[in-house]
Amino acid sequence: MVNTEKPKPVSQATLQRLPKYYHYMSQLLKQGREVVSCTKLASHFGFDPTQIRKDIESAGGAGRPRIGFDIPKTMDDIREFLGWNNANQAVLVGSGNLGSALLGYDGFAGREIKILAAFDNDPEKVGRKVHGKEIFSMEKLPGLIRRLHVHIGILTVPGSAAQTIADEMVAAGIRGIWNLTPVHLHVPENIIVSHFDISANLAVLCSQLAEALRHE
Amino acid sequence: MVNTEKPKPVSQATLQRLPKYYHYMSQLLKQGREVVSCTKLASHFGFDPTQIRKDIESAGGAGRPRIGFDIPKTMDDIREFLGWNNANQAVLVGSGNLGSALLGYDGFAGREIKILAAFDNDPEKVGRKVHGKEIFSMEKLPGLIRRLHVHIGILTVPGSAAQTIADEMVAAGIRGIWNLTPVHLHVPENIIVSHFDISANLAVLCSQLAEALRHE
DNA sequence: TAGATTGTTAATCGATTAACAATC
DNA sequence: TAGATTGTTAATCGATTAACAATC
Repeated sequence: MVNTEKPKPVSQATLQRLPKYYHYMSQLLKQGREVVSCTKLASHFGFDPTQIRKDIESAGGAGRPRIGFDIPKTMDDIREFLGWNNANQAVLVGSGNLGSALLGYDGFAGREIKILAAFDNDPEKVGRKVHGKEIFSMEKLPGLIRRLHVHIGILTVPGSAAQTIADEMVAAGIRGIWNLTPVHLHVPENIIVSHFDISANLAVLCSQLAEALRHE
Repeated sequence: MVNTEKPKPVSQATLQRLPKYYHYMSQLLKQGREVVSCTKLASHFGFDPTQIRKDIESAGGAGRPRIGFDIPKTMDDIREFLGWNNANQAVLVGSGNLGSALLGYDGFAGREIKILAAFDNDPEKVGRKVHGKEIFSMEKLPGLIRRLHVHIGILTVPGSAAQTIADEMVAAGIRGIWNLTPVHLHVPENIIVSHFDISANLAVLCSQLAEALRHE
């Protein structure tokens, strides 16, 4: 019988918390712990225990009353739920400072993406290797995306080029864009964009800080 | 008479949207536009017009019925509200890939922070310059923070060192930490932490993408 | 068994959206 | 003036938190 359960939608907030649990559990595992309770997770993160239970439940995890959550089991559930098992292949466009940093980044908590190749329109950079990955010219982008069925495009070009390159990615078959530019992208409905917005993040820090400093 | 108005709290969501409006307005300004309506902003971002009006209002901005919002005026209001006028001075610890990229990053929408110096505990790196900024040894961190009254610390060290370095920053007088590691930091109550969490951001992209691919 | 912890339903809270009056 | 757009109050929606029963 086919599974006809409606996949209850999971909020973005939950999706963003799950990798945190995963990372902390991997630390606990290294310390030799096999099991963890929501109480402990909650006090570590300053979250509500019920929230954590619901988050893990929506990722398909389950605990045992009186015992807690089995760490390796729950990590597997999160990996599976977040799609980290079928490592998402990605291409990166724009091998400037930020792009190069990502090519060498090893902090991905669960190896959630694999960057296959990088592209740049600067002839100076084309052909060079950055952190072991070759930089190709932009003309090769559509072919490679199609040939290897790459689904994710990482956008680390200057803001002025962002929309144009995003359009090229979409035309070549990219289905999800990780946008690290300050530009808001316009894409067709069926394309997913996640905006990793440096200014947005700093705005929270700076204004909360200003608020705190004002009160002393 | 002293201003006794309670500063109504502004949600994180609003704080994160304001820089987006700012950036888009700066683009419109370059195109020669002086005024913009919420309707236009809303259709650009796919947000609700009322939400944008409320956001701008909480930043101290105001529009004129029938006309819209004056772009330079509103940009000033946002700059002022987010504390971008008194450029926040910052130090960066950890001059690996990500740290080096930030030292050379010029995409800060409103020059919201100014990185004064970078630190690293690798003797190989100390003394070298990255994007025009000298790398100092960790021993110099507390002195420099105190002498220059730096309030913001940027954390780009490996996860295993994150908590230790954060503690050192706090001890030296840092009041806000921009955390780019995958680790959840424990800090005293009066310290602000903003976690720029790569895995959290990717989790949203990957799982929405997986969901979309499943339905075809 | 007793009690810690999960699982689940209900209540609260806050953010978003809708409705409409004010105004240039 | 008429009508587009702001400003503001009320309604809705969804996420978080609280309460409590189930269970190992």
